[in-house]
Amino acid sequence: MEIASKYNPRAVEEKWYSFWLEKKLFHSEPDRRKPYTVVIPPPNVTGVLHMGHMLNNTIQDVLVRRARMMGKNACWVPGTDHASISTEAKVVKMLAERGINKRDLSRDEYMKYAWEWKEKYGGIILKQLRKLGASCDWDRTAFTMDDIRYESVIQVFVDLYNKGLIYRGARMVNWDPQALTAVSDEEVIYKESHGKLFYLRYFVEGEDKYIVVATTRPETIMGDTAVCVHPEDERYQWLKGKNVIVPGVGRVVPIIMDEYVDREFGTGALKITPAHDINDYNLGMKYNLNSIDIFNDNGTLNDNGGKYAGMDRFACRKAIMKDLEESGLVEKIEDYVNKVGHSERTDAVIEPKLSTQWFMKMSDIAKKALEVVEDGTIKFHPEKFKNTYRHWLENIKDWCISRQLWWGHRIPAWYFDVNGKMEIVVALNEEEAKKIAADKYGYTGELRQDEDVLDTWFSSWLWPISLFDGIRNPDNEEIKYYYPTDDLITAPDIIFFWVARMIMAGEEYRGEVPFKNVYFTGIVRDKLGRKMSKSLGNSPDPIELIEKYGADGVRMGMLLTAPAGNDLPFDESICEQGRNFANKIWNALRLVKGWAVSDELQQSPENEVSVQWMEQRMACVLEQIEKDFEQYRLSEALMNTYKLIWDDFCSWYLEMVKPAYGTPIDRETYLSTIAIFERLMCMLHPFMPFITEEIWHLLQDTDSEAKAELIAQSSIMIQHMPVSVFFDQRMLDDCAMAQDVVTGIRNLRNSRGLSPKEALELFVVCGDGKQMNSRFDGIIKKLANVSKINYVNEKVEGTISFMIGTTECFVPMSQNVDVEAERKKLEEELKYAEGFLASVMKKLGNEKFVNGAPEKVVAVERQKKADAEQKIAALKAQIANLK
RNA sequence: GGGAGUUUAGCUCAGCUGGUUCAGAGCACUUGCCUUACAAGCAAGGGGUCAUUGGUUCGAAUCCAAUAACUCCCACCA
Repeated sequence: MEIASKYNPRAVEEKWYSFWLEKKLFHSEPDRRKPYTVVIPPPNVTGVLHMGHMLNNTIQDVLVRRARMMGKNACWVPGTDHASISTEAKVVKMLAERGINKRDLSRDEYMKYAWEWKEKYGGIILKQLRKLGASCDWDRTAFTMDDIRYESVIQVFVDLYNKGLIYRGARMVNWDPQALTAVSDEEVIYKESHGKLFYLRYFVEGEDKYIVVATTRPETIMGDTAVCVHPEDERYQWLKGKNVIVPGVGRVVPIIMDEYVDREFGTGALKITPAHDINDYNLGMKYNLNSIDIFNDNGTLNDNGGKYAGMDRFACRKAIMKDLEESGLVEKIEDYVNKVGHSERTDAVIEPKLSTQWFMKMSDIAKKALEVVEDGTIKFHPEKFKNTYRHWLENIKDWCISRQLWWGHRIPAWYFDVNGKMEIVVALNEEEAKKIAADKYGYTGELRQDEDVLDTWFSSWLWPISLFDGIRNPDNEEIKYYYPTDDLITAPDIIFFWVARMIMAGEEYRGEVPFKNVYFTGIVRDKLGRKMSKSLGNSPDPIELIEKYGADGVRMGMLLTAPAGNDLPFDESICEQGRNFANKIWNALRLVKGWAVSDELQQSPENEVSVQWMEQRMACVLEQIEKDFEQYRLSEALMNTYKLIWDDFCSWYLEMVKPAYGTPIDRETYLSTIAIFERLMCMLHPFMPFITEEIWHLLQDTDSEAKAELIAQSSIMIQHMPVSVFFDQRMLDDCAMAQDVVTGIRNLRNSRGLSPKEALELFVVCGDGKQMNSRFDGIIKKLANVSKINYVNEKVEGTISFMIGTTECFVPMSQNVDVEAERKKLEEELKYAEGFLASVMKKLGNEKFVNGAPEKVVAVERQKKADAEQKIAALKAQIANLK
């Protein structure tokens, strides 16, 4: 069979992904095996794959594929999030393209369009994940607004309301004037912005004196209802009990005194606008001040804005300042840098706004959620995120869960008036609401359902439960089997939004944590360390990367640079390493498959020992890899696998057993090699699923048709992951010694320009009990092209030498030796050895060390001394010999 | 303002409870090779006062303190 010299990922990847799907190898049903469950962090239904997803899902796939091969019933559930605000934006855009204005639509009509959009464009990202090789159980694909999830959300809302954990109230909320909805505290991003600090004059009522107040938001003076100073501020004692006139507005407002004011800031006087600032709101409550709302929902001024009514808030700021300056009411204007809240979803400047919203009480539920992380029931990787988590939960505020949108789970609350008073009924549906209204209030008329929907996170916090229908049917077989899930892989920026709340929901609805481990990935940055973003254009298109380097190559590139919790500076060139590795493996296959196999040939002792060594080596590295996985050190695990395959298997093992050109290999060695290769592919499969599947198939013995058919129907995915076994460290050490000899000879050839084709003779001085294990002689001969190895007691004349530890090796040279260069080299080595000895002697000469240090450490030092002395003697002799 | 973290080779990072895994890995780099699996390769090699300064100790990359630089999170003084 002719195999191309370059690995071509594209065809291979398509072929195997459809094969896996066709064979339903990703599908999971409860059975007797132990489950291993992962739920995908549901990407926005509007989303397209970006590098963050690539990283996150690659990690999940590695863990899932490994668990599957370890004999667990692995179930990775995919799905998407309805993402209310961003979907709303997409739908509005689609409508605009068709010349439709959202405002002209009824809620039902709008929802029809929204679903249409979702069916047509939503979830592209899930298709893209297939290109990456994600082994999700697609039969379980869910959506946060599909029937099961929708009903679960409503049920939870009703339940929490009945438990008194959800309430409705007027609060200061973060208002997004672009999306026209409230957003939670967590959805506000504070960004540094360069603005101005305006110093305005507030004249005292009936006097010609004024007080200067500094503000960054002069447009809100329309809503001023007081000016506040510190009660102990000497400068303002004279103002006690007086009123001042709001500049430009003419309203008379009181001076109040409160310790809240920072005397150092600005002039130490603060204007109070209770409707538009959270702190002012609190002061307003305390001093019973009027609250004048001057803004419309979209951020323009309302009728309270007087002549500025209808103007946008930022235009208004300019206009007011112009007017005030003309009236001589401006003291000065300074440049000022402060942090301004922006909406995470729309980037609009957030407006604090008083409005009636639904909230969820957090304090009790937060305590439980903190406990399970503190006591290690849930482990965070890396652990440092425990701190962040703790801090948030200890300072948690109630969660604003209502959003003024249509796309989402509509709040199941109905309103009606009884005797002129508005009553609220919360129920699973309108029918039940009517029943309650009738039973409880004797009301039988029409009900009005709340117009708002729930925060998107109010559905995703149930995800690990609702995916298995554990809210509606808490005792069903699936939830009992798959819950709690095992590992959650997510980015640290949603630790509050999502991770913390899922833990709360788990406690509340299952009395059990939703997952055992949380692996926080880093943030993918560009090589300059900047966050990847559309506006910078510094984010590579993952699909293009896959086409260029193969999915396996990209996966490897991502993983190599991604220790848990560290940001990864992503550079496309790292994918090259992955691609090159795939090619390397491919060529190893070409070599092995190119061998003629002989049944007559007996296995040589060299081949026998090579096979033994490789097996020991694998066992040793496997142990390391298992540790890496236990600690979620995936990049280490991959690196160890990489080195095992490239260095140990390709560079050493294959060279050891490779038959001379044109000659066959004995069957025993061949079969062992295939078996080793196969196991290596199993070890690598979680990282590079496609090429390993391809090679696994090509490696199989398919001499009979029946067997070939069997193999064709099978997959590496369902093979057993090799596990570590006891290994012989002595053998590994012995071989390492032989490898050092080979390297020594190669080095010698290299530095003296000797052709590798010219065979050399090797003398090894043994004695003093130190021996080289001659089991590896054959290998040395083969790999270093040595014709004969002589074990001698004496130094050999007319040779050049090198040392492996304390063992001296000599190679006779047919050509003239550059004595001067040789001497220089040896003398340098001698100098180093003497320096080394001196430092050891110093230690040993220190009585405190000899008495204080553990015996073992002192013994080691003594050994060092003996070795160094031996080496120095040998070097001196060699120098003397050079004449 | 509060908190957390980072600083080790040109780059990205390992380095656990102080001592032969102590100065490591991969990539990059240098030199020589188109050697019949692979130039997306082979062989060999050169790179580091472990951020700085003190302290503890027989002994510090490792423990402690201070300093500096960077990163992130939280709070949001108008």
